Amino acid sequence: MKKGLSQICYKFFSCLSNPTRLAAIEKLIEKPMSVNEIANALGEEQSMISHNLKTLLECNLITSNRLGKKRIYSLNTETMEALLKIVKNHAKKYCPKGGKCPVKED
Amino acid sequence: MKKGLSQICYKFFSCLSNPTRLAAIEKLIEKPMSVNEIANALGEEQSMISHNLKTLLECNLITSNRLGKKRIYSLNTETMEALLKIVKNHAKKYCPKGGKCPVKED
DNA sequence: ATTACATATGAATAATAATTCATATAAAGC
DNA sequence: GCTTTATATGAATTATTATTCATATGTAAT
Repeated sequence: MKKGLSQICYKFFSCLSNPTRLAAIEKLIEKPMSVNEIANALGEEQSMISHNLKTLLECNLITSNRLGKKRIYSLNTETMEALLKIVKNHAKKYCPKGGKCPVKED
Repeated sequence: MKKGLSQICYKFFSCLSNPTRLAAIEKLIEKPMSVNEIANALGEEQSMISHNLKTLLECNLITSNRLGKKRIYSLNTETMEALLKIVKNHAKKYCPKGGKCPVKED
């Protein structure tokens, strides 16, 4: 593993580079939810969602607190909203059609 | 692949979740460089850097232009500076020691 | 048109990460 | 303490991504 930037950013971005975790984040934008709520909403297995939420927790991109038998997960909105704003802006600029982003050759 | 947020963000974050690419970006923060300059600076193989720069190009996180026999790569500073600012801020808040980020349990 | 230098590409291998499944732990009510 | 519900965990399998190596392409100078 390299030093500097890599060290700081690698885990952070790795955490976000997974469709299941991004889908979970998308759900958590709506409201805090339990594991099963997310799993049902996404049509995925409970244990898979649990594994992935753990990854997000370790990056501090979500937080959790227990509520009876359930555990409620909440989005770290401070970081995530700022982040999504940038990504959406980047996408709007470079991938206007949503699908493939053309690369301009010069 | 899931829709929505995932669709937009997945490639973007995947592109950034690789130590070699992050190290290359770190070099490009200093100044625009050719493939060999980056490869030498990082002590990596030319073809590996070339492959990774291609990935960054496809995400529009860098641009390139030819200069004689060389091809000079430049950072998309607009997106990257904003992005790094957020990540650094997040790291400062949650991983003050730089190493492992503690997860607070509640 | 041949050579040297710079970069790119494809395909194989190696490395890493994700998902699944079986099972363990935790909380709450009876 | 037993049962039910909710979540977590570990290990095996599967899938994805990176790297390497050999080679091809592109540019410029002689």
